[in-house]
Amino acid sequence: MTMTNAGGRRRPPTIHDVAREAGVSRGTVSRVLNGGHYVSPAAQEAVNAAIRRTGYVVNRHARSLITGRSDSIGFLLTEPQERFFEDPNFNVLLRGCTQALAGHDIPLLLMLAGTEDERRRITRYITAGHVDGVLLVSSHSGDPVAEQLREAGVPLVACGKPIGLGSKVSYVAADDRDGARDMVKHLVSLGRRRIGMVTGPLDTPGGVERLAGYREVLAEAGIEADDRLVASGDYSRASGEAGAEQLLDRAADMDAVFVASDLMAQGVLAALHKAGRRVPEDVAVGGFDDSPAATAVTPALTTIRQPWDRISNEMVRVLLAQIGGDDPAAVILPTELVRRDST
Amino acid sequence: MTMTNAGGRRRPPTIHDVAREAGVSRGTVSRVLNGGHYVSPAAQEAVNAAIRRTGYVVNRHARSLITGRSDSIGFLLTEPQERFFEDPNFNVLLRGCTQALAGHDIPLLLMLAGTEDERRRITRYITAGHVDGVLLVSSHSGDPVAEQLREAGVPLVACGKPIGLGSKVSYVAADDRDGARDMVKHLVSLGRRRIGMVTGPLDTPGGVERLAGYREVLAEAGIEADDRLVASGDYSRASGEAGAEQLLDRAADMDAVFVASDLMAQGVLAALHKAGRRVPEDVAVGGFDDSPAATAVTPALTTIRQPWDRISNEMVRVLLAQIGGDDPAAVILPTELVRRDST
DNA sequence: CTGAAAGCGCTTACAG
DNA sequence: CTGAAAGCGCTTACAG
Repeated sequence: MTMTNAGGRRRPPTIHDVAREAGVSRGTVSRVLNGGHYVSPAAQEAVNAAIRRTGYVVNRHARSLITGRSDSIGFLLTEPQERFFEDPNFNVLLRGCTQALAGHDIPLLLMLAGTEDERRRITRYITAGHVDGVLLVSSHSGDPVAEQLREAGVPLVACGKPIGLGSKVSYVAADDRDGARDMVKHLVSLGRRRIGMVTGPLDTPGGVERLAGYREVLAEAGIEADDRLVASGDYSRASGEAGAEQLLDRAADMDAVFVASDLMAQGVLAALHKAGRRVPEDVAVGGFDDSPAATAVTPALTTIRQPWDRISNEMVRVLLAQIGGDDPAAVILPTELVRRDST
Repeated sequence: MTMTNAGGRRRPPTIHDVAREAGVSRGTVSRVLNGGHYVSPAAQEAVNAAIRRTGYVVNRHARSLITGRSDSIGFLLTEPQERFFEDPNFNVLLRGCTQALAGHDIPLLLMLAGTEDERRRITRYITAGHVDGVLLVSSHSGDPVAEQLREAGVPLVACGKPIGLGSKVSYVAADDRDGARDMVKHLVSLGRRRIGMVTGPLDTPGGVERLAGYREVLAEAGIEADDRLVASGDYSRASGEAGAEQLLDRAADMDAVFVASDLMAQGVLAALHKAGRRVPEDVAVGGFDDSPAATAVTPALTTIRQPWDRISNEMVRVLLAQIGGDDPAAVILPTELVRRDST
């Protein structure tokens, strides 16, 4: 029963139409819509039937205007976007969050804030209440946006621990150090002793923790640390390639390398190939993420699986809880070694 | 001058606060907000100053409630999502659209509708007016969603020509046939004669047109058609690998292969490598897209560049025009051959 | 050019 | 359990 006005354009049915159709007041319809408390079964049923007949869908703008909630969530990506978009992990995360939210019938707004200007604009938009909460993905975790949003009282959960904000901001992260430990232990168990590493950016917890895990295991195995075996990257493929070239140059006898992301590992493989090194015979290569990139290369990458599905689900769960009034919380998820052909 | 109520929570300033601060009526503030027509320069200035002082940001819910517009756009992805998320092209498109829209200060809602159920739910949501228009990305272009949205009068622009809807639905697409022609001509010019092809899905215009271009050029070059040299894929990496294995099996003398997407070409390269064929010495490989996948492999892929930045910009432009009342329009953009190491 | 007023579609105390 | 009424923050004819 879609309404049609003079112009021929459809006018969607309102709560008023439903009330008339059901023979009750608009208040009663609204009560049914909002959980059915204090409504008689008879009224309940009449309203539901009327909703079905009219094809009524709530007008969220009207609802939001009065409740002060927007019933939508922002997915905010700050800093270098190219890097994230290049990274298959990003996709998995974005998809996971969208789906988890769809389960609650909550639309997700995608927000990109690559420049200072955009960041200002979007922070304003968010603090004006246009979303109820924010899922934050940012590379440099010293990011001021997190702090600004927190100050403004916007519910927020970050992917990965935001540096400097302690536990004031919720976050969900994989156990980076433990994952790194597993990989390096695996490399050691293969008999490798000259194990290099290409790290992630060292101003991020992921970068720092994975390096720490690497160092710990070497020390435990009684293998002497050698700084020439450590190069630092920024998670991009190109930086992986550059890092491997550096390592090869400084330590030609390297027999294994732990790379802090699968994407960088792609670059490492390319560099190794150019240098005529066989993988895994001459150099074993271990990645991190278990992203689609891991199986897109030859040989397929042994790697540390980050539980992205769980990460996105937990991010959504924690955010919704916080919107509901809970205090911030941190969630650390375990990783898993996935053995393939590169080790 | 953010308001604070008894509870200590911030109450954002409203148009009322701005009016009081500027010493004008709320109507005048609204007029300034909406283009400044019929407002004296003095009032204009007073209002702008008041907005600055109060940090006022319009409440979009209130505005949408009365205008009937949502001032937001949906980016709708139907059908197999994994495929899109796996495909780097998707990223470029999504990012391009988000940015083009941000330029107009219009938020983008990401909508995934992989199942029949979700499609129903989202169609409802959209037709209820929660977005002003839809950017549609769908693989099987016989997709009923496009037809449903069109019938409901929702402004819509598809990425790629939707089959069966003629020019009733706006779309933006690269010139698939011409791009394919350029690649095959290139292969022929290299002296290759046993040129295979791995096609895209043949129920999509891209799949059909690229195959048509391939056949045309072979005919023009006087090379006899050989069905054993054609395998069909679905744009996924895996289908590229399977396709190449098939071709190798049926036509061992194949000396070149045109692959309808870079991602499938990754698979082709892997299959060729396994079979011990050198690229490009034994088999030249040409891709399509010029996605990040093209340079992520060794050897780097010769390919046909799809102008994704322009495609996303045009999609947004056409959609906004249509929301403004324009009729649907189709935009076809030229492609370009990018020569790298695989040919 | 400007103000006063109506109204967009909802939710939520407030009485009953 | 239910209806009548107020009000969320804005825009837009309508008079002036």
